[in-house]
Amino acid sequence: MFRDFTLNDKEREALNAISTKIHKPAKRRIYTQGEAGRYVYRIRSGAVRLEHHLHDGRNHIFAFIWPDDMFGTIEDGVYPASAIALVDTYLFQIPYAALLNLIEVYPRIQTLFLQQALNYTKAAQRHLLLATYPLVLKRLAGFLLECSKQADFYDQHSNILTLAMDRKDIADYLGFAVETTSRMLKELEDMRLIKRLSSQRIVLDRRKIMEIF
Amino acid sequence: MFRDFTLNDKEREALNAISTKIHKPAKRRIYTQGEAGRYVYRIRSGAVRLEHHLHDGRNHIFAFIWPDDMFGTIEDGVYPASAIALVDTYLFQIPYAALLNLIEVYPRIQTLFLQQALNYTKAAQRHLLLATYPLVLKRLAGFLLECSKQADFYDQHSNILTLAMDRKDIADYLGFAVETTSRMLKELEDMRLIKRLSSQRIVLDRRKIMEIF
DNA sequence: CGGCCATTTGACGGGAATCAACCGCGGTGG
DNA sequence: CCACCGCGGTTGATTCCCGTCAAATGGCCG
Repeated sequence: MFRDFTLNDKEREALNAISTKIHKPAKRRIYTQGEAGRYVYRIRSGAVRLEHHLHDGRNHIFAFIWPDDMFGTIEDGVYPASAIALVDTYLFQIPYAALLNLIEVYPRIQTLFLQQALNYTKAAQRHLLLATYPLVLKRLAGFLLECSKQADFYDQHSNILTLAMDRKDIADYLGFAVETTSRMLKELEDMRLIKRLSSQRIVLDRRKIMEIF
Repeated sequence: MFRDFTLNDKEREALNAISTKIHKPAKRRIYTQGEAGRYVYRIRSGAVRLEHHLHDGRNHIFAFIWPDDMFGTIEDGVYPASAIALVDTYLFQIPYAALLNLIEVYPRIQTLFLQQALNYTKAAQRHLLLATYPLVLKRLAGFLLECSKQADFYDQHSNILTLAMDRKDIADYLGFAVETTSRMLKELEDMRLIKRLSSQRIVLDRRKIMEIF
């Protein structure tokens, strides 16, 4: 439900009026877990990772955020996770206070957030599915397929996927060790399902990958 | 945000007017994955599991649903998961069609769903955290702590936890084999962190469990 | 060229899956 | 009343996947 919802011109304009366009270079922190949360963000271009630092030293990546997606949920007034730009990223920064006022005037804007929340929930379920797949090879295969859905990072014609994240990020997202990322990429390459052009640029054979997934 | 939201009397009444009280005995299916989704549910008492059947034969449990929680999200008109009562369960059944009409009249009811979506996402994140914990023992320890938050199933005084789900359900939720559930329960008992009264009734030493978690 | 960092590769050990068998309990029917 | 069965839970033996530790390689920038 609420799948086909879009804002009208007036609503969009009002939302733009309270938004600021900001820019973050690659690897730059946007906010930190535990910090007071004053803004919600929407990606114009680039990519972001949401990570949560655990007491046992592990770093848990909850989600990768892509263009048009929003992030910046707060819990008890603070951000429960850190947000870090993966690549050169352009954002809309929207102050919560102004947003809540705006929703009073244009209640339909809230639907936008409901939509985002539902999308995010779906993404969380797919993530859970991936991260608990018994074989690590299949986790990675599924991950590559997920990434190839992002038009900005996958070229349909050449089948070249540009990874916005490094090996450690992938490992933290899928729940295994950095070394395993390398090993499994090698195995996929040995199986002729992918071809590594460089560490970040990979040619995919989506059909073959789907077969083993 | 939206944490402190509650319906007023009029809204609650209107919602009740379109709801039907229904009952499902233990192990009874409420709906099946792939089925056309016409209702959303809210648990009055009991417990429900949401599971997704995978093509490789595994059964993936996305969530356990407790009293006051809602479930029944649809994707493309159908339920993406099956819902099954774990124990004798009483529910509110709310038709989607009537609900969408009601939101037109009382837009604030939508906030209830936004709230639910955000809660669900939080739960999904905790689930992910649990299910990817490197040591199986800690996964189970964390799971028992989660369960002990449900007042209907955990007695604060006697510290007795009543498990609504069986060993297989726990295994499917935490991402390991049935046998592992048994083995780890035994290990927790050997460590004097729990005591099994029967297969479903367990005395917890929450303090000690938190220490190892 | 040299240093740093990300990535890759190798060797080894451990933890959990798998494949079995066994146990305990409730239900059923002779 | 008890033997039999079925099902959920437990335990044991073996295998293997992946984490860990260690070292080598490669790319990038000063």
